[in-house]
Amino acid sequence: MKTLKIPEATIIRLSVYSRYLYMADKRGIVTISSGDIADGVGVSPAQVRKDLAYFGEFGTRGVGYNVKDLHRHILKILGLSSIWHVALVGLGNLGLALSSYKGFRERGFCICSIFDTDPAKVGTTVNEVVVEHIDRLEVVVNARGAQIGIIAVPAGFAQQVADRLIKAGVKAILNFAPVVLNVPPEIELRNVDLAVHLEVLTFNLALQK
Amino acid sequence: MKTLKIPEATIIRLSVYSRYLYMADKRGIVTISSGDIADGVGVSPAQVRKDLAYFGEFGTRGVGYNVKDLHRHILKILGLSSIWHVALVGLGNLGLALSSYKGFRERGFCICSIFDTDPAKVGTTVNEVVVEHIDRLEVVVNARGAQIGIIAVPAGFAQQVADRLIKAGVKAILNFAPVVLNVPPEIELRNVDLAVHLEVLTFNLALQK
DNA sequence: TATTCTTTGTGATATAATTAACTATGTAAT
DNA sequence: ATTACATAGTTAATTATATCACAAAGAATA
Repeated sequence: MKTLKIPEATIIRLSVYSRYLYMADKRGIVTISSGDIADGVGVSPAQVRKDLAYFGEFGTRGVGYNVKDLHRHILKILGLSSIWHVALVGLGNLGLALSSYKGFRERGFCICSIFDTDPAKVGTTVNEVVVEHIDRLEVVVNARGAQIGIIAVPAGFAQQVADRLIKAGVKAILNFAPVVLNVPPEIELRNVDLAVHLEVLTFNLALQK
Repeated sequence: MKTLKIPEATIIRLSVYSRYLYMADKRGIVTISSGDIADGVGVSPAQVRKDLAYFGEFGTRGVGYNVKDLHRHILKILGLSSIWHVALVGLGNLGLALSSYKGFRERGFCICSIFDTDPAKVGTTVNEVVVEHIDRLEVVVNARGAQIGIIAVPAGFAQQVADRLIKAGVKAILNFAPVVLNVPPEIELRNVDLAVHLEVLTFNLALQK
């Protein structure tokens, strides 16, 4: 696969395109143009073509793209042609929401390990997954070969959870705790800070006044 | 306030800086340099200074920034010097998680209206807020003057909820449904797609192989 | 007071990303 | 066959963003 630097914005858009293609396919659409996709997801047609051009030629000039084909290609690009095992740490309200989020399963993510410290939660079953005590994190994650960890614990515990996930062999972390984590460069890390999103909105609202 | 185009990345970073400053303040730190902030949040010192330069001069050369001062200034910039009223639509697992998310309250966001269609939920109290039926959305949102709406309903209902929120006078929307919403240009819209974040991770993991 | 040190603020530069324009290639109609 | 048309792929131009390097300004010291 080509490895010249791909903008992250491109990856995010590919993910959006793929969802749009999935819907188009379900509606029975066979062929689609860059303009159709662009309209559907709110970007320019040139942007769609440019994004795809990083990875190859998937269309036919004068015609467009085959929906199923392109969809399959994008899933492949995004690394979604196989199932990813995800370990979720922290079963608070957010953890619970994430564990039952259908969007993950639909896209090939299996949250197959869940950890918490609360004795009332450990041993219970959430979406067919038995909640483990966090003490067993290394053992379980390692044994199951989870590649991705989701951190949904309070900010104060996030770093130590990250350390333990990495020790257990996780290669990527999605962090929901509002704190900057320190991880080795080879570990993929993304932070989702829900308050930040609201603050971008309020900044723009404040500007308008 | 200056209105020359501010990069969104700058706003996001300001939000992160502000949290770091808040912590620094709590630890009793009085003065802080751009380098300190940079180390703390993982960007370059020049970036920190450039971000701040969009909005004025907040530091003292040779010294640094007063933590409390800078923090206050950033909150002001982000529009966080007053409380924002937020209406949450959809009380599934995600909605429930959002409604009880402490990070929002800490930053001055008050989720003071919650809507759902489920009769079992309507009338119950969640974090001291009585859940209303979605039929009353326009009336309640309008009466309470909520400025921000959070959409946490299934993708298929997101557009109609957005339309109704806008009709009720909401000026900004945070959308968690994995779908592209159509809103007038004057409405601020941000989409949070949880699966997209995981897919950026898997893309990078897939590259490494 | 002069000197040195530190760190901000900023103009210049470099890099990255997006948009626009163009070319190549296929389809369909005459 | 030829022509007109549509649309992908690509190169060039533009715009946006980040980095660098240094002058300006204050603090500390001699």
